[in-house]
Amino acid sequence: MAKAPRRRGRPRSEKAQQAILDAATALLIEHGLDAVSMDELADLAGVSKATVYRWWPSKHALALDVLAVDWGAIRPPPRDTGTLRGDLRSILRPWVKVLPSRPYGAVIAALLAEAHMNPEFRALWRARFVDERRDPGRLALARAKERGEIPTGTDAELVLDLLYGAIYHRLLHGHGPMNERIVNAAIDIVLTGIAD
Amino acid sequence: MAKAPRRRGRPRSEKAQQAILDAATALLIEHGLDAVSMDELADLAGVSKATVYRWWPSKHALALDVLAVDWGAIRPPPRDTGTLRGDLRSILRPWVKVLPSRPYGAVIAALLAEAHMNPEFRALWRARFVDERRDPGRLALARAKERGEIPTGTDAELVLDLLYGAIYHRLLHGHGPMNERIVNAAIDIVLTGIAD
Amino acid sequence: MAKAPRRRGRPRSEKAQQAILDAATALLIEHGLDAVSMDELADLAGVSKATVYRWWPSKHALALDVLAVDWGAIRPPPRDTGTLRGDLRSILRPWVKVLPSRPYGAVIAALLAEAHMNPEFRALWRARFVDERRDPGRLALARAKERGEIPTGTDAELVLDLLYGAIYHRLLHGHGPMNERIVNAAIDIVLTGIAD
Amino acid sequence: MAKAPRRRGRPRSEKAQQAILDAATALLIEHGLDAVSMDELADLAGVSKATVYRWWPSKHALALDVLAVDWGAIRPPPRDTGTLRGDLRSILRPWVKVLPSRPYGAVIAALLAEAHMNPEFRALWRARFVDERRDPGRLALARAKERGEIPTGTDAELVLDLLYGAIYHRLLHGHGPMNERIVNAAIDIVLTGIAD
DNA sequence: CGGTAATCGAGACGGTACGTCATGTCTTACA
DNA sequence: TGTAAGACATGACGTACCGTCTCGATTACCG
Repeated sequence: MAKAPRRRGRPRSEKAQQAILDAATALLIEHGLDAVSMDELADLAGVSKATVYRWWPSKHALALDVLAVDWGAIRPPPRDTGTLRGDLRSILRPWVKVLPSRPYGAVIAALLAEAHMNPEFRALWRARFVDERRDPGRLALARAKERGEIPTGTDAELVLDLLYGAIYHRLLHGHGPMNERIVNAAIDIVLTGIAD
Repeated sequence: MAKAPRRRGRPRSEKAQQAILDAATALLIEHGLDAVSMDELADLAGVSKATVYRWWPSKHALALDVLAVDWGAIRPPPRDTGTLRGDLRSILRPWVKVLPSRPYGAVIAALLAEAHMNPEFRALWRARFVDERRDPGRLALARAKERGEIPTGTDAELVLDLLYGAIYHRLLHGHGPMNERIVNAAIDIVLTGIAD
Repeated sequence: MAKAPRRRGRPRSEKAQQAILDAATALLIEHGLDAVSMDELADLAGVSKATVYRWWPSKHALALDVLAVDWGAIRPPPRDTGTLRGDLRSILRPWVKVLPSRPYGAVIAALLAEAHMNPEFRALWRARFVDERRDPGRLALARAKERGEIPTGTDAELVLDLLYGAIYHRLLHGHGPMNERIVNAAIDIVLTGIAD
Repeated sequence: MAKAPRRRGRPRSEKAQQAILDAATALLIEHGLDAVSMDELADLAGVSKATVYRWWPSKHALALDVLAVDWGAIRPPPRDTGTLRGDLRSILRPWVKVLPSRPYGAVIAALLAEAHMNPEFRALWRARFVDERRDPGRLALARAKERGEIPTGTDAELVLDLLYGAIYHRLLHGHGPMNERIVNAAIDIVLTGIAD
């Protein structure tokens, strides 16, 4: 792999970047996106605001990184279990084990709002968050079709929306808990519903 | 019914209330919640900011009213069609006919974020928005159980989360369209999935 | 004495007027003009704001009345004592006995500021406050000229400005006390200064 | 003299400070203190309101600076002329030459009102305005006593109140003009009055 | 090993919205 | 008609945040 063509001048401080991410994570978890100011964040990170903005173009982009990093860390990468039911469980169960302990509902809602308003951020959001979560599901469904486990004509996107949508719905509206039992029941209903 | 005991003092201006709601509706549709300032809103309504704040404690509460009024207006109240499939269609199809033409995704996302941060607003949100939409679905499922159309043990809340969640998911993430065909397909999958 | 030609409708409440003046006096003494709001004042007087504005066109006009009434009450009307020194003392000494106990400096300063900005109020201020205080002094000086006590060419207005100005100066700037001894000394200096 | 130890961070913009003072001077002269809004002022100065409040705690403090700077600029510093009459003239005549052309009466009245209400501002006012003007007069009187020109027992403060008070009186109440002739006459009366 | 250049901290800056408050007017029901 | 109650338009207030900027100080490389 080619070495990065080392630019001149003082190199960026990896330590600063990490401090910013740590501070952002802590503050976002505790207060949510809107209640966190960039001044406060820079203070907590022991960093100047200019340094934050040198690395991230906006508060939203930073929050998205926090989300992606944190989520990425919790995910035991989905396995090919041989059955669609097993694959879906291996995808969804890690989420519901972690999500309740991290109040990211508020952050996700705020980023969704921003994605609706800001086309540039929307592209980032789709790529870094939506597709990142959806692709394993798409893969599992494709494999199931290949195996003849589900009809070839099944609308994979709809199946994902039913399952992911239910989880996001409870996460965002908070009207009920989300746990393994519920995830399993949801998977059962949907798989039964799409069987021949 | 007893006549309202007419309070003393100048009565509140219904015209002003309506002007505020109208202006808020127009601005929310056009710009989204965060991009609407209260000054701008009051200006457009031909009303003073103090008057807005006299009747709504915050921009969020006002937006919630806008949403409730607008959504309430579009709804041909769900009918008892005799079958669960018919009932669910009569509930969900009006939504998907109207939602795409009103970019409320951004507004709902912003209100969700606020509901996560602000306990008072959360209570309001649950009562005025979440339950208001869910209750017809709960009723339809209860009737279906009485008729023996679905097993008594069916988890009604989960069924609603699967259906509503799918719709909200597409509305909020915007990764795919939501239309009658999709709603019908979703209903079919879920009803098949919960049949004996 | 002819009875006032009783107008139709509910007669004005003299009690209300007095309550307003009393409340205004109390609040002005305690807080000064700018720190008193008309809502607060009406509340304390047990009166509606509309009633206040029916009798006084503005807060400043009301404050001017308070000042005039209060000042008028304290004044034993200046007597013709036979000498200019005696006349001036009988005019000025009542002021310095009462002024220190009533912190009207702030009120007078605020009204002066308003008089500078508002021509209508300026006329009121000149008539009700400035001339009301100056006229007795003018009279005393005119009598002294008639008696040959001071030269006919004496600039009476300047003499008054020296004496009144000194008192107002200490009242407004608060850099030193004002008492009978000082008033007497001031009168002595000025009378010596204008003697032949 | 030690070099100022250059603080870290972006240095304050002297240009902005000057623009604020210039704008404040212009607006105060044109409209008076109460009729000038901080928004308007910041706009005219081409500066944000936050910057104004960063350096001046209130509109009053800013107006005091304007007054001090403007007054300081007009003053040919009082000279030691050898006689008390000459000294007092050299102090007072510059004022009356400039004051009529600058409608600071309203501003001074407003600041007086504030000084009566606000202890912190009162201290500022005394130091920056009252004593600043009085000290040259005190000095002149002290010199005159040393020279034996006036009795040692003369109450210097009262003398200053008679002279300064007369000028402020006309400036504030506006019932008569103030010019060199009047100032000279006032000085003559008082000096005659305090002679042995 | 000294010059060059990008980064860092600190924090001031322009801009913009916030939610509150006070003034003086207006609109009702009641006296 | 006068009054209490209180809603109303207007407009300033002082605060907070965003994202940009300008400093001196720091830290690498490159010549």
